[in-house]
Amino acid sequence: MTVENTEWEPPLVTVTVDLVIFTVRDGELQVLLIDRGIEPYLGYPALPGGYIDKDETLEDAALRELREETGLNGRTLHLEQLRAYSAPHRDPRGRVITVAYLALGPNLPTPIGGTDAAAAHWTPVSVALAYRLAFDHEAILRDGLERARSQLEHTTVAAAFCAEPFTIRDLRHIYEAVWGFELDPSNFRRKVTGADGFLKPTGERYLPQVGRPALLYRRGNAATLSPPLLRSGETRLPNDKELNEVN
Amino acid sequence: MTVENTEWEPPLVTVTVDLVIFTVRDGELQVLLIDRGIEPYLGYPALPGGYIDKDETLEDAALRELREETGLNGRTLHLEQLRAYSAPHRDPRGRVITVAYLALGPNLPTPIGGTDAAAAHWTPVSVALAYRLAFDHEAILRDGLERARSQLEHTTVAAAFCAEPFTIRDLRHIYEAVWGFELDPSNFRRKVTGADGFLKPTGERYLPQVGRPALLYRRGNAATLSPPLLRSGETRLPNDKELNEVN
DNA sequence: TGAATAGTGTCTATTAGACAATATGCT
DNA sequence: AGCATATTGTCTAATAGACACTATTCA
Repeated sequence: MTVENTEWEPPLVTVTVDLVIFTVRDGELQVLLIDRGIEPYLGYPALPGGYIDKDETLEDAALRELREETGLNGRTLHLEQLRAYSAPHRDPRGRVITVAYLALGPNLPTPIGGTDAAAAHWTPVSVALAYRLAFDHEAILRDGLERARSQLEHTTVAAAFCAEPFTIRDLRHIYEAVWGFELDPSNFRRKVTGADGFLKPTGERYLPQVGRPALLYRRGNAATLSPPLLRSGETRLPNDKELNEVN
Repeated sequence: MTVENTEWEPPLVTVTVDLVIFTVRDGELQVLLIDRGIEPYLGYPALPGGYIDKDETLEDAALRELREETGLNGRTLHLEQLRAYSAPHRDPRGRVITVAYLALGPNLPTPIGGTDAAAAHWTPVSVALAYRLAFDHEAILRDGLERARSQLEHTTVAAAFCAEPFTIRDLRHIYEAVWGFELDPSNFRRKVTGADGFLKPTGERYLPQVGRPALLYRRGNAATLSPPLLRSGETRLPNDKELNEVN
């Protein structure tokens, strides 16, 4: 700490949390956006978020905002910190640092509008990235997307997108939606059933309209995926990493 | 945003950056610690850090602290954001959120003491983790260590630990120090020379006191490592520490 | 020449990907 | 039966790890 002068006081800043909330609907990765009801960026689509309260952790703030914006409690969701964004003029009202969180959940209900959000709605990520988003939310969304894609390789979070119980086909559709390309069903099955603690078989089966019934699974206890499920071999999407604190 | 009342003002908080600065010295991963010169935690070892200024990004604050604590500019270092820590009472003086950064560099000089740091010194990570550190710095250090270990698998940051030019043996010693076990020299060579953009051969050679000269390399342009260099796979040779534990 | 370290080659068990074959429900 | 999908099996090329072998310097 660089305090020399006893009269010197460290600068005070406002801190917010912003949420990148993903779900898979209609075979597509979708993100929750709100239309801003106040200035600045009035009417622009934006990530949901809000100010941190006096005595809560950032994670508690994220859970609170999640509840306020979607009506869900975070226990059914995967929530992880993404990173902090701190460009001095990222908010025209003044110095606001935001910490972004990534939330992943299964088939979430149509969200309720937030208190100052004119509307909240699921939007395919491909569409959202074509919008002009408020603040630096496009960069946050891109970072969240890359994090989610990467997490699917090394952790079991893909199962967080699935309502239990689920079939291996359901799980594969998650990977395909997030990664943006198709996977071989039989090789996919071999890998996920071989990964220790990823899937817990229920005895039950899902009977589709047509075709052989599929075994149903629940989420296993493992958080990390070994061996990892790499997206390397297939269609490699252009990598937009290596953006340092860009602004 | 949950503003209901126009008179309501969002809470203001103090924001700091803390640095996990790693280097490899004497074949060991070491971290830069200071002895705190002021309360709270007077005399405790701690990670270097300080308050963010009014109009700088968190990254700029990290670079500034780095310069103040070590006398180095960040251009020779790898610097990346780790995460934010926000437990309400992590600092007894009041509400302070910190954003931790991970800095990796080659063979850094003995650091100069910071302005309010009584002393700054390189400490083997194994020793630092046995200390009682100030604030929540032990958790931050652990997170930084795990991040560094993971980054070595998927990125080319290991080369940031090496002063240029360097030999493949130098690079291997980095991996061994960070991961804590030894690697097979010939397989290691095959992987790193095969990874695209990791190493740029200079024509030059390093002539040791004894033994065949080694080719010298510089850092390549690639940031990510494909294929990754996984620490899980290899049947590792036990290092000295592990051998001692056995006997 | 021999010691020491750098760098190359090779053998084998494992694995990933492609895709064929079989199983199980439905109408 | 015939269709659709699930699940299992098989073939092959590529790879990782173990380790033998060769190369190059200095004393």
